Amino acid sequence: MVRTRFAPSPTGYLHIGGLRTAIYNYLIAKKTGGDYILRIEDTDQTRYVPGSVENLVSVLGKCYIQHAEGPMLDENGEIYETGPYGPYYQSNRLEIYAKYAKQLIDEGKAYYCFCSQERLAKLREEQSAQGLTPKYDSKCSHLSKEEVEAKLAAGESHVVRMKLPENEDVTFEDGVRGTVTINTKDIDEQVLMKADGFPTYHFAVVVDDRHMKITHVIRGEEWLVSTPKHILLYRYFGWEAPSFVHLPTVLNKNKKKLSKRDGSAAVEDFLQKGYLPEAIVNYITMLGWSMPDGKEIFSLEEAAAEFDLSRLSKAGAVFDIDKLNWINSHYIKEMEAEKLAGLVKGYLVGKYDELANDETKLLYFTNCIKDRVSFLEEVVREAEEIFAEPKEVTSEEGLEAKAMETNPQLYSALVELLEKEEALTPEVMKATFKTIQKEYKIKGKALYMPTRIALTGEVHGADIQLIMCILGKEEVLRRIKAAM
RNA sequence: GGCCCCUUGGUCAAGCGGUUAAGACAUCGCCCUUUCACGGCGGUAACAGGGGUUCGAUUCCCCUAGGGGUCACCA
Repeated sequence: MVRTRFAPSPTGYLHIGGLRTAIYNYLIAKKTGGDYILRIEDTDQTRYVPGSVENLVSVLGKCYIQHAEGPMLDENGEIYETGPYGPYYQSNRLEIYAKYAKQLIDEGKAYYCFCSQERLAKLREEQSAQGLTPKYDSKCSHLSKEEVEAKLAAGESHVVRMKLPENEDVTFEDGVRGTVTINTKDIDEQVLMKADGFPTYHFAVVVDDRHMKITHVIRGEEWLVSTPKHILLYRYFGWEAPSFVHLPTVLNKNKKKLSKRDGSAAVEDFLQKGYLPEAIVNYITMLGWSMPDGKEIFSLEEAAAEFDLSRLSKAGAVFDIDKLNWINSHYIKEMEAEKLAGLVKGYLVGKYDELANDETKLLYFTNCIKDRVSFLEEVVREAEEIFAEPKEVTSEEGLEAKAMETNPQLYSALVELLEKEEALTPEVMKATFKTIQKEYKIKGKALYMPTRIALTGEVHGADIQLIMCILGKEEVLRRIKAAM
C-alpha cells in the first residue's frame, strides 16, 4: 500500500514548486490506489505565519489535490484534523521526538551538545577561512557521562546531535536520479533536537514518515544531499527506509530557483489573476513529467492513470508563463459559457457592476472575450475598451475609415434601424447589418470599420456586433450620433 | 571552495544503440475572416565539447565546460 505525503512548512503561501511536489505525491498515490496525506512541518516557531495552514489547505483544495489525512477545512473555514496517525502538526508531536532522541542518546547514536551559537559561528568562520567545509568538530561527543550530567543538572542550554560513522559511503536509490552515493565525511553531525525542545526537520521527518507509514518520500531536490542523514537515522532505529524521490527544481527565466521575487511563485496569485485551477495543475504536472502519448491537455484523473516515476525528468524545468497562458486560454475556451460568465462576473464586480449584474449582457460579454484572454483578470481590460469613451482616431487606418464617403449614410441608417429596436441582441445586430448591406450596398470594410470607429475609436477589437449588444441601444445610438 | 546532481531547438519535452531526432509553447510566413483574436497550413530552430566502447552512438563509460543544489539550533 503506497502512502505519500506533502509536508510543507506553514511559512506563508503555497509555492509553484510546492504544488508540483504535492501533485506528484498525489498522483503516485492515486495511481496505485494508495493514500496521500498532508503533514504540517512547523518545527521552526520563528517562521510560523498565522493562517498559512488554512491557506495551504484551501489552495490545495482549489487545485483538487485532496489529501486523505491531515488538517482539513470545515464549511466555516475552520481547521480540524483527521486520520489515524496524528497529530499531523509536528509542533504537537514533541513528546514523540523527545522519546526517540532519548533512545538514540542512550544507545550512543546521538549526544548532547552544549556548544554556544557563538562558538559554532566562530568555528565555521575559522574553517571556511582555511578553505574547509564548515562542520561541527564533535567537541561535545567527547564529554564524559559525568560532565554531561553536571551540565544538564545545571540547566545548561543544549541540543542533541546525531553521531556519524567515519568515512562511510552511504548509498541509496533515488527514484529519479538512480544510485546516489555520499560519504559521511562530507556531512555534518546534524542537530536533531534544538535547544527549544523542537526537533529539526531531519529528525522529525524520519520519525514522522515512519509513524505515518510513508512508503515514498517525494520532495524537492534541495533534500537530496541530506538524505544520507535520514538513511542513517532509519538505520540507527532499525527501521526500513522508504523510497526516496528527489524532484528537479522549478526555475525562473534565468534558470535560478523560482522565488517570491520572480513575482510568479505563489499559486494563490495565479488563482487570483484568473488562471483556472485545472489549467494550473495541468501545466505544473507537465513541468518535469510527460504523458506517454505526448498529450499536453489532460485532467488530474488522466494523469493519475498514466503516472509513472520513470517519466519524471532529471533536469530543472523553467517555468514558462507563455505556455501556462496557452493552456489557460484553452481551458477558458472550453468552459461552458454560463459557468465562465460566473467567473467573469467576479472580476467585474466593483468595476463594471451594471454589466456584472445584467445576466444577458454578461453572457454577451463572456462570449465576446472568451477567446481573447489568457487569464480572467484581463476581462477588466476588455471591459475598459468597450465602455471607455471612443478614443480619438490617430492611426492612418483609422483616419481612412473615418473619412469614408459612405459614412454619413451608414451612420444614419444605423440610427434609423436601431431606433426601431427594443433591445440589441446578436440576432438584431445580424439582421441590421444584413439590411444595411442589402439596402445601402455598404459592406465589408466600409461597413465594419467606420462602425467600430464610431463606437470605440479603434480599428481593431472584439466582435463589434457583440460590443454593440453589450453597450446597449441608448449608448450605441449616442456614440453613433456623436460621430455623425 | 568541498561534496552531490544535471545537460536534446528560446522554453517544456519524446527518444531508452541503427529515426529524414517527434510533439507542444513562443517566433516567422501564408490562408480563413469586417478588424483583432480564434482556427487551419507551412517555415526557422536542438543532441554542450572532447575522448573512448561498438560495425554503428543523442542513447553506454570517462574527462572538460556550463548550470543547479547543498554545506544552520530554516525548512
